Amino acid sequence: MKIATELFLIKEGVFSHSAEFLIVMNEVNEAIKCVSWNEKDKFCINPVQKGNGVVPIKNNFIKYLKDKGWKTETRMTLALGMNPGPIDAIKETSFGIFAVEWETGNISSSHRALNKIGVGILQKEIIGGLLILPTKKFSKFLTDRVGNYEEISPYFILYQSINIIDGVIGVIAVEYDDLDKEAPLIPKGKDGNAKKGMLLF
Amino acid sequence: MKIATELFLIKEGVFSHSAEFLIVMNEVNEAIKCVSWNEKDKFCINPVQKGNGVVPIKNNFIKYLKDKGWKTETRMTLALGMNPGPIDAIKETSFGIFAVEWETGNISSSHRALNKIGVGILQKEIIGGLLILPTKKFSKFLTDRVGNYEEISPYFILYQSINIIDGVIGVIAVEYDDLDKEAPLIPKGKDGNAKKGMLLF
DNA sequence: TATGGATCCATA
DNA sequence: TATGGATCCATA
Repeated sequence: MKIATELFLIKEGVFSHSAEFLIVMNEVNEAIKCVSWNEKDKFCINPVQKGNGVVPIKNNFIKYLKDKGWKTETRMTLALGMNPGPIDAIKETSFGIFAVEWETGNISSSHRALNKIGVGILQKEIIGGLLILPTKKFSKFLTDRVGNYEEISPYFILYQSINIIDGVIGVIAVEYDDLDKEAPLIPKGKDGNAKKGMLLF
Repeated sequence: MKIATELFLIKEGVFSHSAEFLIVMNEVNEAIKCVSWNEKDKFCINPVQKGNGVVPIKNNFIKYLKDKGWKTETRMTLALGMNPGPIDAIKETSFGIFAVEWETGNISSSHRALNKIGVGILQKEIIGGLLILPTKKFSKFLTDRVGNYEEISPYFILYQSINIIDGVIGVIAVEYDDLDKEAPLIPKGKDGNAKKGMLLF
């Protein structure tokens, strides 16, 4: 898979200028590159509107980071009063924990994911975090209403207005490498209103 | 329906000290009081876990505010790059527009609702906003995973950390007045429970 | 019980 | 096409 955009909403303090930060970003970049579908090293999607599910997409990404020593699916609490919830991948740096969320849920979940990273930094539970989500162009071929970069971007100003002097919040938009009408559709689960769709048969 | 908690995350500037602000809050309080189910002036819910739908709940609330001169379901843009989306109710004050969202969607939607109010104030599109949502105790009897006050509250610090010197962000937790095992379940979706039964075949 | 997610809906 | 839902799922 390829990276369409990479933007830092906040990039302040010693960690953001460290070699460790560069390594973190490099590992994330490589992990994204190895996300594939229907071909060995490329993500080729069948361009059916709302036709592809999202569950298996991030598998290779997670596996790559795990091999690099990241902890995956760790349950942690990023704010007082919050019960622990799973985070896709975290890396322990000497400046603190860095968290990465590959978001394939509803667009509103992307708001929660960014909020969580913001709160985690404010509370000093993490030193930074990244949200990875599809471009709008990519998301059109996925489950309806999954998060996409263009739709969340008008809210970036909110995070840029938070008083954080030591931390990193980044957003990465990812996209398929190629279209392929012969590629199998990514299977869908039966969550949410999926059953209603099944009524058509 | 009754108010369980009322909290202001931000309450700064001239509007927050004005008589108009008091009127706005008073109208919202009265509007909440007239939300009922199964009795004329009380909200009596059948205490079945995840048993009640949410769609009709806010009807009386919206109607009350409409009668008081508020505009309802107005589509507005609260940030650059955002397409207009409907807002439950807005009141035009001499300090700017005040927006109210009665949130009955997924908890992650509550994050978006607060984010939207925050961005709207930062961009000077509105002077303030309120998020109204059920207490956890109430939400247990509603559709699974609807927003609830307790679950969003750990994120409040995020909004309190934004640099806003003129604006209001408030959150109100609402709750049923009484339990009533004879009360009809609030229908889900358009066809209520009938559709759910049909799915079994 | 609690959290994060995945899926399709209603409507302008 | 775009936005804000409404609903049920998977798993610790």
